[in-house]
Amino acid sequence: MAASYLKKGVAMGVSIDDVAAQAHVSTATVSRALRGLPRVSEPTRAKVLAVAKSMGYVASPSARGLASGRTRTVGVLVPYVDRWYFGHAIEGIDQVLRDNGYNLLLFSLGGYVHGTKRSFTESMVRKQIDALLVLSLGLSPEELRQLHTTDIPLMSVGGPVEGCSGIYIDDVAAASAATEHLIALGHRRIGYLRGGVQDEQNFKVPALRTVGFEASMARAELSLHPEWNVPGDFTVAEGVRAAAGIFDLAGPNPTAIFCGSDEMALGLLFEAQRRGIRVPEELSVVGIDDHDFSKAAGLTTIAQNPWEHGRAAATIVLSELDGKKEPQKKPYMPFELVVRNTTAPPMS
Amino acid sequence: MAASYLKKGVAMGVSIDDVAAQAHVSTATVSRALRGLPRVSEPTRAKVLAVAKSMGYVASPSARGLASGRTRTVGVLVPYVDRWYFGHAIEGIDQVLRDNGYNLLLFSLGGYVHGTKRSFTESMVRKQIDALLVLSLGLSPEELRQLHTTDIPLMSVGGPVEGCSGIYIDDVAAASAATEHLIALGHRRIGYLRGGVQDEQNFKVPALRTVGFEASMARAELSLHPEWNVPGDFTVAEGVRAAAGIFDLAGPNPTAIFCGSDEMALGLLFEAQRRGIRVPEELSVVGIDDHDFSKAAGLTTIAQNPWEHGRAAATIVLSELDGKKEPQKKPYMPFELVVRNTTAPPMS
DNA sequence: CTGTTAGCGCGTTCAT
DNA sequence: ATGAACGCGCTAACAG
Repeated sequence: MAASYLKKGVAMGVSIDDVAAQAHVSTATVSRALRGLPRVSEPTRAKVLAVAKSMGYVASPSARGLASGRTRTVGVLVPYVDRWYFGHAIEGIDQVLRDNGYNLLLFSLGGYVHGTKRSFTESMVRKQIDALLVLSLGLSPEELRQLHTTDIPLMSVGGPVEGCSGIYIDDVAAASAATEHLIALGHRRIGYLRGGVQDEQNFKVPALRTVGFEASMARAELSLHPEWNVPGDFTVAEGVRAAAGIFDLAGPNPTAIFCGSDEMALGLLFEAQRRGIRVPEELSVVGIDDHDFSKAAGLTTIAQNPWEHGRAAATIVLSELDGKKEPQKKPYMPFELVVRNTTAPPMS
Repeated sequence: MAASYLKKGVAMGVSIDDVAAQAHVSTATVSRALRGLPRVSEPTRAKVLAVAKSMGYVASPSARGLASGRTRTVGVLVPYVDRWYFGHAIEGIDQVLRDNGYNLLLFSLGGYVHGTKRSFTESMVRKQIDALLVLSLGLSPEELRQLHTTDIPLMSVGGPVEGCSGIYIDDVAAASAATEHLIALGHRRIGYLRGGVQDEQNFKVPALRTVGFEASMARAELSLHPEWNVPGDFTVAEGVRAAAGIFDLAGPNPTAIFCGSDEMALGLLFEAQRRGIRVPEELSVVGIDDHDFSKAAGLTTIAQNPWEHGRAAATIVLSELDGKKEPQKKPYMPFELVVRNTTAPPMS
C-alpha cells in the first residue's frame, strides 16, 4: 500500500503522485485522465478513474491554481447580502457556478456603500478569482480602473456599470409601466416614493426609475408635485417614513403613489393601515420588484426576477471563461406588470 | 528595471522574487517582512514594505496556500441565502472575516435542503477552506462524518448541530417567553403556527420552539387545540396559508396565535387584514425573530440578532485558527421580548 | 538578522 | 499514448 496516503487513519493528503503510483502510470497521465483530456487510452483512463475514486483523491485547488493560473472561483461583489434583490441574485449565481464546478467567493460591502469603511480593492481579487460579478453597485472610477487592470471578465447584475456589460431590466420602461398603469386607471394626482436617497455614486437604477416616472407623467401631461416626491433608500423603514411625510401634508393628497421598490411600497402600506387610509379605495399603490412579501400583501407591482438575472450573468461569464463566444445577450431582462389588490380607479 | 513584472503594460505577475530583487534582499526576508514576522530589522522591513507597495505586490493566495497549507478562507454553508436569518448572519460573518483578512467561500443549498439535488460533499471543502460555518442546517450523519474527516474547525450558527459547538439562542426559552407574554395578557385559547413542516432532518429549531410553546401552555394548565396547531415552513406564503386554515375553522377561534417565525406572523397578519379580522382587538399575534418588516408592521415579537450570531461565530473560529484558546463562549445568545401593537388582552 | 534551499501538488512542455 | 522534468510563487527549515 502506498505509504503517504494514510494519515490520521483516514484518507487525506492523497496527492496525484499517490494515485499515479497505485495506478502504475505517470502523474501526467493521471492529470490528463482526470480532466478528460485526449491522449489517454480508454483502458488507462478507466483504471485511473477507478483508482482515484477508491483513494478518495481530490486535486488541491491551491496547487491547481498555482500551476494553471485559474482558480475555478468567481467573485461576487455586493452592497448587501441581506436584501431581497441581492439574496436572490446570489442564489441564482451560486447555482450555476456550483453546477459547473466553480466556487463563489463573496465580497459584501455590508452597507458601507459609501465612505472610508468601504474597502474593496483590487488586491482582494488578485489571483483569487477568474471573474467578477458586480451586483447593483456603483463603482468609483478608481475601483473600475483597478478592476480592469486585473484583466478578468467583469459583469454587472441589477444595474448598468460603466465599462462592462450587465444583466438587468430596463428600469426606465419598468417605471413607466407602473406609472402608466396608474394613469390608465384614471389617476391624475400621483406621488412618487423614490429610492436612492443621496449620492448613490455611479449606481444608476434609482435615477432611471425616476426618469421613467417623470416621462410617463409628462406624456400624460400630468404635473409633478415636488412635495409628493420623497426620497428613501429602498427599505421598508424608509417606506413608512416617506409615506408619513406625504400623509402629514396639508391640502389634497395624491390618489396614487408609485414606489421605487416593493419594500418601500410595503412600508407605505403599513403606514396607511395604521392611519386608517383604505387601499385601494382611497389610495392606489404600485411598486417594483415582486418581493417575497408582495403576493401575500396583495401588492400590485412590476415583477422582475433577480434569481434569473444571477443565473444569466453567471452563465455568460462562465462561457466567456471557457472561451466560447458569449451567447447573444438579450439587451434587457423581462419584467411584467402584476395587478393585485392595491390599485383601482380613483374615487373622485 | 526588473525584467518580469511588466507584462501587458500593467503591473501584474509581480512575484516575491521581483520584490526581493528590487529590495536587494532574499525572498525569505521579503516573506517575513510582509507577514510581520520577527527576525527582520526595522530598516529592512520598511524598505521591503516600500518596495512591495511601489510595485503593487500582492502575494498569490494559491502559492501561499500550497506552501502553508492554509488558505485564509472560511466556508459558509447555508440552506438559503435569500432568507432573513441567513442573509444577516452571512453579513455578520463576512464582516469579521474581511476585517481579519479572511475570505468567505459561500456554499448554498439553494432550497435543496432535502433530496438528491442536495450536493454538498467533503470534496468541495477539501484543501479549500480553513474552517466551516454551518448555518441552521441539519447535517446528515454521513455529511457530518465527511466533514469531521477534513479535520477543520466546525461551528454551527442559528441552531445546534451534533458534534460541534454553535451560536444560537435558547429556542425553547424564546418560544416560552412569547407564549407567556400571551398568557400574561389573559389569553387562554392560543394557537400555534409552527415552522418546520416536514422532516427537517437534524435541524432542531422548529421542534425546540414547539417544546417551549407546549411547556408554557402546560404550566398554565391550558389545553392544546390540535386544529389550531398548523405547520408551515417559516415563510410568508406559508403564514397566510396556515392562517387561512385556522380562520376557516368552524367553532370558537383562538384569541391569540404564536408564530414560529416573524415571516409566518406577517403572513398571518396579511390574511387577517384581508378578512377584516382586527389585530390586536380580536386576535393577538406574536412572532420570533424581529424581521426587518416587523417594526414597520408593528408586530410584537421575540427579537434575536443573526448579524451578531454571525460575528460571534466567525470570531470564535478565527481565534481557534490562530491557536488562541477560544474565548469563553456564552451558552446562548440573548433574545428579547419586543412588545408592539399586535398583542393585547383578549376581548372576551 | 539574513540568505539558501527544499518542497507544497499540480499543469505542461518535450521527448519517447 | 505515455513519461520525465521543470516551473508556478510561496513558506519553512536550516545555515550562517
